[in-house]
Amino acid sequence: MRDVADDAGVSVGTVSNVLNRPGKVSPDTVARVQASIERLGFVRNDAARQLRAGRSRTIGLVVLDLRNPFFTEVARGAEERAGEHGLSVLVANSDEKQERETLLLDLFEEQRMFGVLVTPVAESMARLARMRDHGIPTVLVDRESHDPTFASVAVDDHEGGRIAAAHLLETGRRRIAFVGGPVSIRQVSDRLAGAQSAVAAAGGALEFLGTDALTVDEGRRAGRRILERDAAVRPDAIFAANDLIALGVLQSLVMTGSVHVPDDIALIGYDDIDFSAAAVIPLSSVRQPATLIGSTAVDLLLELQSGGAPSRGHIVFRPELVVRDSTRPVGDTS
Amino acid sequence: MRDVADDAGVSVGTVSNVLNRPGKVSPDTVARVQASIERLGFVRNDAARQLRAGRSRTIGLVVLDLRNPFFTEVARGAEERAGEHGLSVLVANSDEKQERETLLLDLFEEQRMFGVLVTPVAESMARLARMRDHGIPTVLVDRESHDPTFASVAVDDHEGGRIAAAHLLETGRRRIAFVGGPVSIRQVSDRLAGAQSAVAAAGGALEFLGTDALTVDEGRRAGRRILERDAAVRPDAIFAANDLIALGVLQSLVMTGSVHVPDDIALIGYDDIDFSAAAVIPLSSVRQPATLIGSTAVDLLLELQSGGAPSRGHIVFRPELVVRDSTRPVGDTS
DNA sequence: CTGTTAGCGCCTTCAG
DNA sequence: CTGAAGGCGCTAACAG
Repeated sequence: MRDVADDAGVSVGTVSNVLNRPGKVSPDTVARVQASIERLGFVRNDAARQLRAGRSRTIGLVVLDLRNPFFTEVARGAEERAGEHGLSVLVANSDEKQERETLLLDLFEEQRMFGVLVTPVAESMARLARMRDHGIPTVLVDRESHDPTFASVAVDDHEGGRIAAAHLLETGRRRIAFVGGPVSIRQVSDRLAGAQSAVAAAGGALEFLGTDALTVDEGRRAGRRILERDAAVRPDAIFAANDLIALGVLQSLVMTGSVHVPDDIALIGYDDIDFSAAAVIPLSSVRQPATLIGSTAVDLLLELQSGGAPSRGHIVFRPELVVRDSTRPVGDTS
Repeated sequence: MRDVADDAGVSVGTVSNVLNRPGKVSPDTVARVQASIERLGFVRNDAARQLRAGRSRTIGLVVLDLRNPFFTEVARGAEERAGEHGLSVLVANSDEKQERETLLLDLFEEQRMFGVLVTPVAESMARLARMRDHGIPTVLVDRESHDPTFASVAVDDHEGGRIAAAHLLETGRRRIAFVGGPVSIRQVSDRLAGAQSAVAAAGGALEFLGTDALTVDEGRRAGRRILERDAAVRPDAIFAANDLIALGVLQSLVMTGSVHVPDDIALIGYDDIDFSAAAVIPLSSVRQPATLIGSTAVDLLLELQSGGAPSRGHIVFRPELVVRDSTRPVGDTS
């Protein structure tokens, strides 16, 4: 900045003004300074800037899995809304690991981010409370906060699980299995609980098939495990914790050719990602308004930032059932 | 930090030492200081830290489209390798827009990132050169650098386009269309050129159907445009610039029921994302080693960082043809 | 082993 | 409208 000032024949204060309040400097001084900036290739040092300002213009977003299109849609929604306010969004991936999440939250806190959006792995409330108490606005994403002091935007996963299972029951399935995990992830346990409540209400029972992560690959593995069983003891319907799992299961089942979806086994996923409609057997799913979740989370952040408590601290969207071929009623060949 | 020092009854220098070189401080002082840090909930201010150090421990990654699983795989590869070296990766989305890319590069440069990995939208070489000249190691990702002074890790897109088109020709197709765009994206123009060279060598011609972006949605739109044509003047094979486009086209074609893939129209994509194998008609594609690209890019960054020129500045991987049902030869019902 | 201190680069008064 | 100066929080020297 000193160099620019010298080059333009002005003082550093003036350069700073040109950068931050061009209106307060005479037009031709502005021009001269900008020419120098250009010529010297000067780039403001954000670290120093932040050090002074105390806060950055960047929002940090921590997601469970960057490979899950649901989260990239959330990111998109956040990016768009943030962009409207001159803020940038940087996305980081906790990979469903508490340890990585802590690392990233530390990073964001050390960087004194403008705000942080997190889909927490599990019980990180204490960690998050500290962040918030240090003055970094924090919004929980895709996670209902039971702590009233936390802002959150979520979808009712219990309800989503319930409608998925209810749908399978309505189409005549009785031996329903839930595939997904780990249950330490709230989304998983809520969807499972919702499904259980629906199945229990119908007097049935739900089988639980755990996975180590919510990935296509884990889904394939789970599918293979089901195929190893005797046909008589296989489920006649599967509710997968998300579409990635569902698509993996579907790949396994279809690849053998011996199992027909939906006649032998019906399948429903969760999230309704773009790819589900294009699957071998178009996949039924439970849709969540992903982009809206992202943009709403940024809205909450801005409210937290610029005032005290947001007007509506806990936003909960309703999930929506999307029926496709993978859950066609048995015998229905339409 | 002052507060922590006072609380622990030591000086700020000692606190700094505890944080950065615990070995140089007596064990019980360390313990005392850490207790104070804990109690006061102290979090180091990274802005100040960087200001002093001149550089951060974070790698910035700018991708063209976060919704494209290819890029999230690249991100994963980068994250993993970076993690091994105590570095974090923050991902940002240029959305194929020059303007957003510039904004993000400015952000990363202002933040004096440890290094930056970019898949440039188009001709941003000047912008990137400045970044590099300012001492921020920069690696081009998924983009061959013709400028020898730039490190890059890429896949030979021309070759990929060639083998895709050659494959379609081998299976007996003659009226081949390329769907994708904008051509200002190097990946697109290279794949197109490669395909053209193969088609030309066979004495044919390639039809070009442009799209505004490489998304599932644009693919659907392109598919609809093809359906509007008289069946006689439709292509008998489509090479899509990437799998997202391909899956979109596939959805359009299949939804009507009037067109059969691959008999009426064969279809091949690019990237071989996880979802392609699970498509209605399992999709043929050209595979790129996405994770490897990401980790290799970080390797190059580390070499640039810690020495002058990397041993192998321009790494080019070879793409690989993956054949599935969507390009089965006409009449082959196996 | 611990304490003191000089900046890192920028922004914002404040007096000219 | 300009110029000088203080300080944001931290680290690395250096002195004790």
